[in-house]
Amino acid sequence: MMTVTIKDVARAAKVAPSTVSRVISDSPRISERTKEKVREAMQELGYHPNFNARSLANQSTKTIGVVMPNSANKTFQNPFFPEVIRGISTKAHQLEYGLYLSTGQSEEEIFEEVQHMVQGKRVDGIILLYSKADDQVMKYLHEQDFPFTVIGRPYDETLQNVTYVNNDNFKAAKTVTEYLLLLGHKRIAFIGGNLENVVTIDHMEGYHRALKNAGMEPNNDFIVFHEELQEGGQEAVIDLMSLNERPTAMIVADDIMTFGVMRMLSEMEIHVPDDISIISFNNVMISELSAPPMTTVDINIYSLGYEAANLLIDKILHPGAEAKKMLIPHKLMKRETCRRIASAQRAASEKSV
Amino acid sequence: MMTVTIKDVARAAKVAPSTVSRVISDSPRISERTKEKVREAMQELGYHPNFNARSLANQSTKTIGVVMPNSANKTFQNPFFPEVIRGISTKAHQLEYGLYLSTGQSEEEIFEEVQHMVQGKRVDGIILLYSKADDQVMKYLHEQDFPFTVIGRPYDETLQNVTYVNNDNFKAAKTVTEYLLLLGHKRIAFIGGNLENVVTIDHMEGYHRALKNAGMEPNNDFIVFHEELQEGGQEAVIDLMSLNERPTAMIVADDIMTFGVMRMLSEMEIHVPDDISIISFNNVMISELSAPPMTTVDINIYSLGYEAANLLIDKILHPGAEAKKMLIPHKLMKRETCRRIASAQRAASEKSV
DNA sequence: GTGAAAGCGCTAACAG
DNA sequence: CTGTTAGCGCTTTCAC
Repeated sequence: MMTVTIKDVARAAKVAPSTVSRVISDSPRISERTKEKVREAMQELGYHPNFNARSLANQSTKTIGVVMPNSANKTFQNPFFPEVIRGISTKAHQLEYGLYLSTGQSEEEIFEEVQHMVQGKRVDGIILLYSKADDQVMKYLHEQDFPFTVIGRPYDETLQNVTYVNNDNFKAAKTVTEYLLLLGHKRIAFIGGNLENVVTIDHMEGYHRALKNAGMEPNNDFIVFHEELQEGGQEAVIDLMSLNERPTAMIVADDIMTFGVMRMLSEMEIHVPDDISIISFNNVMISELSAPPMTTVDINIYSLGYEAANLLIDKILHPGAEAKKMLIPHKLMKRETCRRIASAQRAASEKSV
Repeated sequence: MMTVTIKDVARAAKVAPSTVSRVISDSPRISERTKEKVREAMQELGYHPNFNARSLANQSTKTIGVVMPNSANKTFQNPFFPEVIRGISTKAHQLEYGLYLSTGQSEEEIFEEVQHMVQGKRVDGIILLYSKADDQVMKYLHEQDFPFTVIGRPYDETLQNVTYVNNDNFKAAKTVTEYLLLLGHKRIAFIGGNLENVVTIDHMEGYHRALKNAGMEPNNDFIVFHEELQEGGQEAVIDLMSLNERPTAMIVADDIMTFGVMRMLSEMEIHVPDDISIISFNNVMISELSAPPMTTVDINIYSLGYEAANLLIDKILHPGAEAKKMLIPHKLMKRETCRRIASAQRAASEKSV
């Protein structure tokens, strides 16, 4: 398979290489006649532009780097990621960008990969699929003034001019807490993800705010954080159900974690929603398949990815432009894990005080 | 951020560019002294090799293309994929390869992307994350004699010399069927995935074989295929449970589908495993979180990815070598969705004959 | 409208 | 051991 270059096409079409190049980029300064001629030659010889040569001459790779979180963590297997990637990839494909995927088993590995991507000019821009406090990757990208967008939001206040796509996680958590309060729940537990993640912080603040607005003091016993998705959910339930006064409702950071929570609850023969209400976040594909199907907040994962790609490419094309911040709307998906607190249940939980 | 090139380094270290190049590749023909000198200069100037220039000069990109299945399909969100990718990425990282991710919303788009990857010399080799009958992508790669490996196996007999990593899906399905037979089940349904997928075919044949070995004729009413994961599982249950003689056990192609199956069963108040036994394939992360936790076949997804990358890179490095075929061992994970058929259950199902 | 030539940043053959 | 030189395949001034 001798590779056919622009020169071969030029020779076949009896024009100069530069002309062929112009035809490829569909320059208006070339006559229709020669365009035809050249295109025919390309067809016949089976010509395809060499990407690396192009990137080198152009100083542009037409590919965007996608940085996943630490793959050692089980979070990595969250169906959240295929879905964001689907969103990213749709937009990228429309604008003819490719995807370079970066994963790493540790913070250090991820950081190294990112450095290689930017220093080696492997990508034109980067999307961070996670956002956590004090992230050296984000800091680095920012210092280098390299185009990037983050899904979530920067935590550090000094990173003002960072483009990001996020949900209003504060509001979502607040609403969800209010919803449980309206259903008569007073003992509402909060099971958060890793406290380093900005989303966890935002969730917690929304939860706090709702309680305070209702004139209640957050009870620290009811607030637990867990890094690991399934195990975390299960451990959280053990802790919470060992309390003298058990919660009658729980807010869980992630649908997958909710599976763990429900699994443990069913082992303890605590029934959802009769004995306890649960409300979760994300609405990944399988979340409607829990037994019973979980009530959760749809955060529109696909759009997060799609818009992140959109904003990134915009930024690549207009390096001067100001940072954009975008909020994707969320939506409460009422299913079957929440119900008005029963008087018996209230009595039971109060008895144990 | 003026980009610093090999020439700058050469000037600073007072050597020729080629010497710098040799230092980068740690050539043994360079004295330790000049290596030191050059490395210092690189450090000071903050030099990082330009990837595209390297690829162009080298005719090698050090990146491998990963082709996902059709993203329009919900299968795309199966946690299977993050997990294979984790395997691939681990090996790739060890050997300093990068990952270029290709997704497409249709067969056509995928095919186009693959063509771009190979013709544009964007990657050194490709891993196909799916395997189906009459796949034009596989055919193309084979014709082009481009290095690739597939996860699963080629269906077409003419594609003899294709390197792949697979499970013994025939055997796994056979074993699983035998297991159910030993538990006393006679009416064993089979819920397969898309019949185009080679894995589905292999599963079905294993199932057939086990039944035949036991002197039983497969009943076509008990065999259904569904493309979509969750909906598929649910529809399959409806079909199966509408039969005059209901199955007492089901073999389900994929854990996610099993979630759909169990969800529908619970809606119908059919209890697992008391009323019906279920056994599934894959053992993705969340599969232990179903209620009750599902019995499934662990296919070692991570290893599939890891070995696929391994074999691919081997193939890239030794283009002449023969195709390798590798089987990853599987393992039955007994959990709580299978039980010996109860006499009452047998009576009930026989009554309905 | 089209061609000639220089150059993107790196590697590799050939000298010495 | 190290330098010189000629590309890798494409783009892009600058001429004409």
